[in-house]
Amino acid sequence: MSSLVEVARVAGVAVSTASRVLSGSDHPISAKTRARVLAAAEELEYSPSALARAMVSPHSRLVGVLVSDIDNPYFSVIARGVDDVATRAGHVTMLSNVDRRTTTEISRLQAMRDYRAAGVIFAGSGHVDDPETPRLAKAVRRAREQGIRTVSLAVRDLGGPSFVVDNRAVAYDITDHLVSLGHRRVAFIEGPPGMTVSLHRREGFLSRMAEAGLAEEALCVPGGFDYQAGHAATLRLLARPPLPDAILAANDEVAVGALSALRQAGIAVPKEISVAGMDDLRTAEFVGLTTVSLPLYEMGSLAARHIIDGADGAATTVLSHRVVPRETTARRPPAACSPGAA
Amino acid sequence: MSSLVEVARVAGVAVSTASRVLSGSDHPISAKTRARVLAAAEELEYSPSALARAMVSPHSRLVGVLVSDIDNPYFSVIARGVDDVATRAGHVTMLSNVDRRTTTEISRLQAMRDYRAAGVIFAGSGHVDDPETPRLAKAVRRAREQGIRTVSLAVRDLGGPSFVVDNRAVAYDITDHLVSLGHRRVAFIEGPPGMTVSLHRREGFLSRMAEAGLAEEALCVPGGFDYQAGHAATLRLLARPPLPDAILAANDEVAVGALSALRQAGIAVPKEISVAGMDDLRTAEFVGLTTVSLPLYEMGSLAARHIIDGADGAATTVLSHRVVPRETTARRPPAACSPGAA
DNA sequence: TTGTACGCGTTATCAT
DNA sequence: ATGATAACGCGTACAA
Repeated sequence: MSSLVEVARVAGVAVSTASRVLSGSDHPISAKTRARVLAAAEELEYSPSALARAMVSPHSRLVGVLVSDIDNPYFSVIARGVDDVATRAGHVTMLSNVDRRTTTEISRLQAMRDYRAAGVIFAGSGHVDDPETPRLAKAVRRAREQGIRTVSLAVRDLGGPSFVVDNRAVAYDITDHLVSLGHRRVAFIEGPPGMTVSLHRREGFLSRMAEAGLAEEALCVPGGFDYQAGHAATLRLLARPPLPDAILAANDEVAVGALSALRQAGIAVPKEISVAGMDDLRTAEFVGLTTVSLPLYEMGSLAARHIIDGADGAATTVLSHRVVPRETTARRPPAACSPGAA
Repeated sequence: MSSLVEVARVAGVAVSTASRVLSGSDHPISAKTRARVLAAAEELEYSPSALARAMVSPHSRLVGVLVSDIDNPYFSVIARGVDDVATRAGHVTMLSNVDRRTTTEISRLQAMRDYRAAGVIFAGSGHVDDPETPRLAKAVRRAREQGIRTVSLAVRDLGGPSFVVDNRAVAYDITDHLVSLGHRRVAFIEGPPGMTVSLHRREGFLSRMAEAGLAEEALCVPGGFDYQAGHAATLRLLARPPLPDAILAANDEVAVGALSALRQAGIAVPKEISVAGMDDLRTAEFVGLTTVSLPLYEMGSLAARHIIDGADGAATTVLSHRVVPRETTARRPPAACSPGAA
C-alpha cells in the first residue's frame, strides 16, 4: 500500500502537490509536474485511503441502508436501487438488517455514524405507538446535526426527507379493483400487528369497503408478512364458511400463502375466489398474482441520490403505485352462494 | 461529536488514559480514574470514530460482500448470513452488486480496499476461461498482502479459503432422484453460458445420466438463471415433442418458469412430467418444488466468521447439500409414451 | 498507574 | 506553481 508521501517522493514533489494532482483539485499545476505525479502514482499503483480522506472531510463516502431483512425481496429491490446509485457516484453501500426492532435501528445507525456515513436510509416501516421512537428520533437528530443525511422510505417521524408510497391508497385501489369486479364479501389478511404499514393498508381496505356500502362484508383477519401467515390465515378462513368472494393479502408473499392453501383445499382461483396482494415482487409475476406495483427500486435510488447530492430539507415525496391485474382475480361468479347479498 | 480529547479533558486525565479505559485495553487503570472517564464519556455521549480507529489499526471493522445481484434470493440469503455474524461481532457490512462482471468485481474490491475492509467475500461464481481472472487474482493477492482477508463462496481461483458446495454433486444427486423415480428422458435447462456453476451442474447431470446408461436420453437445452429463461426453454421443449419424462432446471427460478409454462400448456406436474430445481430458495417451498437445499446462510456466516476471527490459509470447505423431494416430482407413469425405451 | 508524543494518510491553509 | 505544516481522532511505545 503506497501512500501519498511515497508517490510524492518518487515524483520528487511535495505531498501537497501530489495531493492536488491526484485529488482532482482545480489548483493550477504545471503540465510537467502533473505528468510526473501521475506516472509515479501509476507505477506505485497508488489508491487513496478512503479512511484518511474521510477523516479530513465532513463525512465518508459510505451510504448506509437499514432494512428489516435483506432476504425479503421488498428490501432487496430497494437495496439494489441504493447500491446502483451509490456505486455510480463512487460511494460504497453499508447494509444492516434490523429485524423491525427499533432498538436495533438505533444501534446500527450509531455504527454507521461511527464511520461518518454520508447518510443513512431507513427503509422499513415503523411501529405504531412505539415507545422507542423518541430515542430513535433523538439519535437521528444528532446524526443530522453531525452532517449525516437521513432519508425514510416509509412514513416515519424521523425528520429527514422521505420517499414513500401512500399505503392507504395502495390498499384502497386494490380493494377498488376487487369491488369493481363485483366482489362483496372480502377478507383482508392483515400485516404484522403494530406496524404502521399494516395499519395504513387496513385503513385503505376498510375505507373502500365502507364507501361501497360493504362495511359489513369486510372481514379482517390477523396475519403477518410471510407465506406461513397467509397459509394459516386462509386455513382459518376455510374452516369458517362461507368462503369470502375474495381475499386481499397484506402483501404478495401472504397472498402466495393464501393461494397455496386454496389450491390444497381444491378451491379454484379465480373461478371460485379471487386473490390479490400488494408490492408486486417477482413472485407475484411468477404465479400470475394480481397486485399493486410499488416503485421500490426508484425509492432506493432516489434515497441514495438525495444522500449523495440532494439538498437539505424534510419534504415528503409520495411516489405513485399501479394496480396490476393478473390471473388471480376475476369477476364474481353470478351464482355464488354468498349470504348477505340478499 | 465529542472526541477522546474532550472526554479526557472533562475527566481530567490524559487522552491515553481515556483511550485505555474506553477501548477496553488490558492496561491497568485505577478504579477511580476508570469511573471518571466512563462518567465523562457517558455525559458527552462519546462514541469512538471508527475511521480514526481504522487508521491506526491494520484494518477497519468493515466486512465486504460482493454479490452478483442482491435482488436474487440466492445472494440475499448469503448476505443475511454475513450480516448477522458481522453485526454480532461489532462490524458493519459493505455490499456491492457486481452483475457477474469480473471487471466490476475488481473495481468494487478496490473500493472496499480503500476503506481497509477487514475482509471481502466473493459470493458469486466465476466464468470459465475468463480473460479478466488474472487481473482479479492479482488484485486479490495485493489485497491479501495488505492484510485484507478474502473468502470465496464458489469455486474460484482466488487464493483465499472458500466455503462451497459441490455443484457437480448437487446436480448429480437431484438427477439421481429423477432417475430413481424411473425417468429416462430428462431435459436439463442449463444455467448462463460460461459460468463455472453452470458447467459444474451440467457435468453432474450428464454424469449421473451416463452412469444410468441414459446418455442418449439426456437433453441439454440453453437457459439461464431466471424465470424467463425457464419459461422460454420449456416452450421450446414443448414445441418439439415428445415431451421428456422430467425437466431439471439449473436453479429454482428457472424451474418455476418451467412450471408456469407447463401449467399454461395444460400439462400436469408431476402426473405427466416431473420438474426439479436446485438451491431451495423460498419460492421453491411456496410452489412445492422438488429441489436441492444448499447451506447458503451458513456459507455467508462462515465466511464472515473467517474474516473476523479466522486463521489464515486457503483451505476449501465443501458444505453438504440435501435433496428435498416435494410435489413436483413423482414416479414415472408406466404407460408413458417415451421412445427410446424400447 | 498515568502522561507525552508520534504516526496513520489525507486535505487545506498559508507561505514562498 | 510549489512546498511546509496543521489538523482530523485514535492507539500505543516510551517515559515518568
